Parts: sequence; structure tokens; C-alpha cells
Amino acid sequence: MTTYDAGDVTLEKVRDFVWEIPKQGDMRVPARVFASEALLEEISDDKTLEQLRNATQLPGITKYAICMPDGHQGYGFPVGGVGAMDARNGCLSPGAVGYDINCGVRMMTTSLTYDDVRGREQELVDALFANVPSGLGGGGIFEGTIGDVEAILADGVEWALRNDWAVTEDLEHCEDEGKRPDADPSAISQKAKDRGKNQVGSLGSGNHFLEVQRVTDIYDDGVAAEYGLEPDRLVVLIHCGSRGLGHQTCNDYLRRIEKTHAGMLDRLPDKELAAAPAGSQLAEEYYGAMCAAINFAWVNRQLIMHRTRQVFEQVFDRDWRDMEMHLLYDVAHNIAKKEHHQVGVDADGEVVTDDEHAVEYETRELYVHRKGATRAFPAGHEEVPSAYRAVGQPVIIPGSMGAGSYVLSGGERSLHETFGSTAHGAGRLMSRTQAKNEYWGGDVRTDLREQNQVYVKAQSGATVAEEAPGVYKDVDEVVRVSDALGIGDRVARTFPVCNIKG
DNA sequence: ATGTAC
Repeated sequence: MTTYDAGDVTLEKVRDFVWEIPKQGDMRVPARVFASEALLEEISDDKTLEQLRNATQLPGITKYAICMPDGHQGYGFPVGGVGAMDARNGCLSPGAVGYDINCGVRMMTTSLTYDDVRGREQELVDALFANVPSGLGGGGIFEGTIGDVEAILADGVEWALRNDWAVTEDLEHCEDEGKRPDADPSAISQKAKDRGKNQVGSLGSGNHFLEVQRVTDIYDDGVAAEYGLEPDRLVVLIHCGSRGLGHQTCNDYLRRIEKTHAGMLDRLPDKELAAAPAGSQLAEEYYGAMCAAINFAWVNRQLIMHRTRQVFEQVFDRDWRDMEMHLLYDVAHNIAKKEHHQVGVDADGEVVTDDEHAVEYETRELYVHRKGATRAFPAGHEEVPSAYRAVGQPVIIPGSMGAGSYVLSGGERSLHETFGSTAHGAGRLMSRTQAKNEYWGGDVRTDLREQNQVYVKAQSGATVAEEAPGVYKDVDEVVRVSDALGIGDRVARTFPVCNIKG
């Protein structure tokens, strides 16, 4: 058997791109890493694998704990981690959702081509920067009352539709039509609502951005046509989350769960994995609060997208409908969701890790935690919007300002291997602090401009340094693994034209 | 990620 020795943790090779930490000691299930050896190398000397192994001790975790090819260490649970916990006797863990609840990306297609913008990149990036708020702290496209925030939390993109920040087709091209019905605004603290009320329609900082891109490569003509992607077309990629409101909500519930469920926490190997037992009052409250923060993030991305339509109208002096500025899809990167999945079981009724060993299948209701992972449901799945049901849901994977990004489609194997999930990005290679020692923002900006014709405008040079192309893993390799595994299939590739960020 | 720390 081939093994991979990563210090404290030894992995066994199951097959190409599939590695397992076998169940041992206090682990409830095995752990699996979906990666090439080159990507494994990147996580062999940090806490990623230890965190993944710890996650297997969470109550009700089903089949195995999963690390995606772009995985890296996070708060308690790896970024790039997927954990499916039984909804009857399992748990919900805020650390396995992430601080930035419903951090995610959406892509808007257009009928414009690269030629339409060449020579006018600076004008476009300036107009976007002036009209889309970014950076730390307050200032949003919409600033309202606590009552407005509560309506946003309850209704998601429906609120945006009511207030002329959306059209009906936007809802049809978003997971859950942009509204989690289980949202409970009363489960969000006053403090979180206060932080959110002047941040509706704002990018934030860190790795969040708005980028105009051009389609450079098509790998699947049929699916690309269904998605409205053609070579040379301009698209817009928006990456942001739930800002201070989601962060505050995660923090509020971590503290409450640590106190209320201290007994469960004592039996876990890391305090950062704090979890509320399924069915408990606090699990219900957290789920309601998380769903509300998810709605907030969807509205955030919706307002930024709609404002982008208005900016394009100014710059190109055409109606946005005439420029065919349609939402392709919005994907969540940090969420938990109650989903039904088929799991293979053996003759004793125990869940098997490889479906070929199953004697039958059972349907389980699971809280699927995806933290830095994308839902990737395949063709035919009833939760894929009807526009994409024949080809699978779009999966959008941002790379870096120097490497570009990918559009994939949900793969046929995803439900068997990863509870219908794939990677969410390139994954960081180095910390933000390390990045600022390695790079100078001004130089990164100049290099991108001169070598790649990419126009970057940011509130802070430090942010550009932190997001230099060199701080990211090879997104090509991440996508190659996803495609080879059949969990998310390559459809198209894009390259940046201009980028605004915090 | 984040009014970049309780």
C-alpha cells in the first residue's frame, strides 16, 4: 500500500487523488483528503491534517471527514473541509461553517467582448471603485434601519426584488432562489444587526473583490453554451460575504455554545470545534441565525451586482439588458445545510466509505457543513435550478489575479465522494503576515498592469500584497484534481481585466 | 474573514 507521511499524520492512498487517514483512537470515522501529491505537500507541515482528524470526533459525523484539494488550516476545522453530521443525533458546529457565513462568489455574464473594454480599463476600474464600497468598516450601497436589516435577514434576495435591486431571473439563478426559508432574524443579536445595517452592498477586505474578466478557454462547448459563456466575452466575478454581521453571529454562537455545551466540548480535541447537539435549543437558534446571515450575504452580493450593471450603463452608455448582463450563478462557500443524501451501508447497517462495498443504500438527513467548499450537484439533481438541471450546477472557482479563475459544472461522482461538493478556490500558500513580508502592494500592482494588462485598484496597498498571485496555490492543479475525480468538471477559464478590492 | 484583541 502506498502511504504518505506528513509528520504526525500518515495517509493511505485509496486510489489516484484519494487519501485516507484510517479510523483509529477516538476517531468516529476515517478522514479523506482529495488531492494530488503536489497539493498534499502544501498541507503536510501545518495544522490542516490534524484539524481534519480532529473533525472526525464531532458527534454524528457520517462516512468520513473531507478535505478538498485547496484545503488549508482554519479556525478549528480546515478551510476546504466538508463534514456531514446526522441531523437527528449529530451536531452543528459554527467553526465548521466559518466566521464569514455565506462568503461566496457569483458570476455575471455579458455580451461584451474584450475589445469593447480595451483602452478603457482604467475608466472602468475607476468607475467601479467609486461606486462599489470596499474596505474595512462601514459604508454600503444601501444603509437602512434595523427594521430593514431584519427584512433582509428574513427574505434575502426577495427583499432586493421588492426594492428594485434585482429582477426575477436573478432569483432563479441563485441557490435556494436567494432565500433560506429557515432564517430566524430574532436569533441574530442586536450587535450583529448594528454592524450590518450600514454594510449592505459592500465588498469588505481581505480576499474579497470585484473583478471584470474575459473568457479565455472553453473546455466543454455544450455546457459553456448552457451557461452563456463564449471565448472573449466579458464576465464579472464578485467575491464577498456577510461582513461584520456574519462575523459577529459566528462569534456570538461560539461563545454561547462553549458555555451551554461545555460537556460536549470537553470530549472534543479542540475548543475551536465547539458544537451544539442536533435538536438542542441552541442548535435550532444557530441554524436560524446562520440561515439569516446567509440571506444577508446573498443580498450583499446582489446589490453589488446590480450596482455593477448601473456602472456598466454609465461607462458603455447602453442599457444593461442590452449588454445581456445576466447572473450565471451564485455559490456559497461557507454554509451548513440540511440535505438528504444516500449513504451506502454494509450488512450490519454501518455506513461504508466506498460505495462499492455497500449492500444497500439508506437516505440520511444531514447537516452538510461546507467551509471553503462549493456545492457541486450533478445533472438531474432536483435542487439544481431548472436552467442548469440538464448539465449540472455551475461551480465558480476564483484563482488569483495572476492565474485567473474557472467555471466548472457539478460532477457525476460528487454525491458519492463528497456529499455533492468540490473545491472553492486556489487556497492560500502563506499567511497574510508572511505575504506582506514577501511583497509590496505597489510593485504587485505595477507587475500585473505591465505584464498581464490587469488593472487593480484597492483601498490599501497591504491588501494587494496579501493577495499577490504568489500567495496562492496552483489553481490549475486544484481544478485538475476536481475534474479527474469527477466531482466538478472543467467548463471554462477566465482571466482578469480589472479588479477592485479592499 | 473581522470596527485585524477580552
